[in-house]
Amino acid sequence: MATSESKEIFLSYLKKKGLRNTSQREEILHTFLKADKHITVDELYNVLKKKCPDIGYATVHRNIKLMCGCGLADEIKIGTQKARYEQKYEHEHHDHLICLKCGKFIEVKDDRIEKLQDKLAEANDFKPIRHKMEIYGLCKKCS
Amino acid sequence: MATSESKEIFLSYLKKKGLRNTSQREEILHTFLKADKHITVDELYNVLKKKCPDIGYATVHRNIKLMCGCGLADEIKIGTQKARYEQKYEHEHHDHLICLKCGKFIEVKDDRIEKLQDKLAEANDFKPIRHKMEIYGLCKKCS
DNA sequence: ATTATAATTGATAATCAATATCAATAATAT
DNA sequence: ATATTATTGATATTGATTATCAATTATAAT
Ligand SMILES: [Mn+2]
Ligand SMILES: [Mn+2]
Ligand SMILES: [Zn+2]
Ligand SMILES: [Zn+2]
Repeated sequence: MATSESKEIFLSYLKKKGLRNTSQREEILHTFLKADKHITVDELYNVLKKKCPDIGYATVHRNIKLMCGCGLADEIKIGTQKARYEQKYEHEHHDHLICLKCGKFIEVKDDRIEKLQDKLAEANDFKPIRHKMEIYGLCKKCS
Repeated sequence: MATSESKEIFLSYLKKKGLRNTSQREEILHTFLKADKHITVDELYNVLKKKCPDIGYATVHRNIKLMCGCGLADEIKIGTQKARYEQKYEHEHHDHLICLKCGKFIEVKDDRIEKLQDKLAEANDFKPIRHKMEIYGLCKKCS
């Protein structure tokens, strides 16, 4: 975990965009980096509240989006559920197996699938930029 | 297109569930079956309005869900966009390439990918039920 | 150091799709 | 026919997300 590198990336992104650093931003990034994977804004907000009781919900929301903007975070939207966020920096691309019963996320990656996806796009004169692959079912404990 | 078979499936599903058939239900199903692919409730509602000016938005919404329930329709949710629905009966499973510029949906299927998905799940002691694979990028016209 | 500027914050309001509510209506069973 | 119960259509509510805005704070200019 390259916490300090992530912070550098964030700061240089702010500078590049003419944005300012604030104590809230530092706290949000710091807390996000050591939080659980696939966290919601709510959950992150509640953790942050302990250290920074005055922090606002909207501020957390705004800044997690900013972290997505600079490639440190990635948003995961499943149906109509609230968005979840995971670290992206130095975390290789992966897809998810999602348990329909307990909600568990299992991270997976299959290079053969990734390669076939590219071929599939190419065969349709389509230029792929990103993709989402989610397999829903039952995890070992739930089946 | 097996319109009459779809209607039979719908009617028997209603009966099985102790639900009643209505003129609205017949119209909604009929209109859905000949409508464009990947249609939203809004769009379907606006088409229906022409023939049935008194039909309610909630009724269309409720009944498209019912059609999903009996396997005639399938819901597609992309990010925060409003849900889209497509025919499922006698329409083989497929995935989508989605153009980020014009919104075009290209339907694709790769049996090798499907097989690898099953293996991926199995390797993780996961029992797959359904999956979603969407590749976002630029279609030929937009790139 | 003071002042001017412009971005940020936190509280709250607005948005918007989806869903719930409910009185009136329509379909089915008795 | 009458009773029963599901359905409809209008509208209200929900819930996540985004927008608004006055107060505050960070940065630049003086
Ligand atoms: Mn993940
Ligand atoms: Mn399709
Ligand atoms: Zn599970
Ligand atoms: Zn396009």
